[in-house]
Amino acid sequence: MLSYTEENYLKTIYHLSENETKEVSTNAIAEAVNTKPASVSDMLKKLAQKSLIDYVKYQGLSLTEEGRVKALKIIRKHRLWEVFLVNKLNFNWDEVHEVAEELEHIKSPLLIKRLDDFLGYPAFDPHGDPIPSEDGIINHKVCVPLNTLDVGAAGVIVGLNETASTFLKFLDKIGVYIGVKIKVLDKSAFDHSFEIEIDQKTVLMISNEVAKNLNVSE
Amino acid sequence: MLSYTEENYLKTIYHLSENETKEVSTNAIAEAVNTKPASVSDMLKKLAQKSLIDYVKYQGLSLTEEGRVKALKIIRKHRLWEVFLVNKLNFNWDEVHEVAEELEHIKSPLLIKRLDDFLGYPAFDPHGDPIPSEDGIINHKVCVPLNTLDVGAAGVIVGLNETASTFLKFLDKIGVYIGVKIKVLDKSAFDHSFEIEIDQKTVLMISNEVAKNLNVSE
DNA sequence: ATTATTTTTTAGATTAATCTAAATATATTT
DNA sequence: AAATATATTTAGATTAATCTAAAAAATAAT
Repeated sequence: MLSYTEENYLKTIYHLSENETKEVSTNAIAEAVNTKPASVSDMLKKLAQKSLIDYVKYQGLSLTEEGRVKALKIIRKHRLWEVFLVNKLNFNWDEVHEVAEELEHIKSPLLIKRLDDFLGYPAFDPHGDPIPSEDGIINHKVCVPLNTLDVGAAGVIVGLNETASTFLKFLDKIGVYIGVKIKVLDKSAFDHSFEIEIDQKTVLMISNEVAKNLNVSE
Repeated sequence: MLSYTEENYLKTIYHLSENETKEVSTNAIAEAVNTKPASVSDMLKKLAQKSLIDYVKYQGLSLTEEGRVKALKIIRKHRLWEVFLVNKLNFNWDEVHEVAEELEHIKSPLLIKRLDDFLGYPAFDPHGDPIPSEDGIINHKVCVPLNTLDVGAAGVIVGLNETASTFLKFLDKIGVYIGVKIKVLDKSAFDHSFEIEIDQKTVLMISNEVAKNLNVSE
């Protein structure tokens, strides 16, 4: 049985090893769980002792298979709750994260089973992130960041590399959502911004920073 | 902001002052929150200091208005979640308590507002207990324990004085649920057991112990 | 009204998670 | 390769919630 805190560390380590190309560092974990590196060192010892991570001090760490499965169970819960909040309780996609951070720690396998049934076995959360299966299988969508597309290329927005509330609200404003069709009309050589067409209607400019955070498929 | 533990103490104190006629005792709280009296003494000091209870050592305690409102907010959340679990996720009424004990601590007013909307503003939980309003108003149903009825009296089951899983499963088995019509056909002078008619169909015997735990209205 | 019993509280430890400050490794410069 | 900078870990405290054992107060019994 894992504590609330241990669960948060595991989840964080999973996300850091997913997203970053570099090693998972003590400092990065500290920043992510909003604590000090010294506290992280202590926790790493504990997680290693519970064989949830492989850890040699000063040499970095990685999740064991057991740790990975535990992490994915938490992420599964988090994402299922996000779907519930958006699809059933009419939350906006920028309002769900903090609440799901709490709900993900509720310890009832039956609850999650029933919630999954109730939601109709969703494969993706409201931000387009894949929902791991009960036994820890996760299907990453094949996609590329919008800023790697050439002029003339078209596709569908399938995911985001950033879920800050400000970013999500901005996307609401410009009419970008998961599943919308987009097409690259032009690229500026000056600031690398993009002119895109959204939903076969709107045409507008987005910065490279925005383009980088939109994942496109097809 | 209250801790998980403080919330549990408050809720427990509320329930003990509701149900019991006697004063709320340190020992009773200890038993209910599954800890030792020494720990309760410590916590009482803390709650008093936060002006959630009135407390004079060795002389007993009671909730302040602020404490009562806080307690009722937790109970509101608990009962709304129970309705959700039974009405939406198909839990049986004997399966919801433990999960709701965790869910009641999720700290999001928006979540509870939306959940309440989604459930259609229920007034009672699956066991017939009233759901306090947002501002801490609670409507106790006027009702009497079945064992106080006379032969020939009839009514509707509106609540329970016991929610142990074994009791709830027993009620399932004999076809008793909240809202069912019952009528007292006979009382045994020997063991004070009751012969009752359920739902204008079934006739069966129930012990006084069972009768005592069924609340009837009308 | 004393004595005995029960209840409640204090004193002093313990555990999980955290912190600051200091020490130790590792990585980067020059 | 030595010097500097950065990252990580240890040492020693702190806080919330708990515990056991002992002390104090209240209640019950003789």
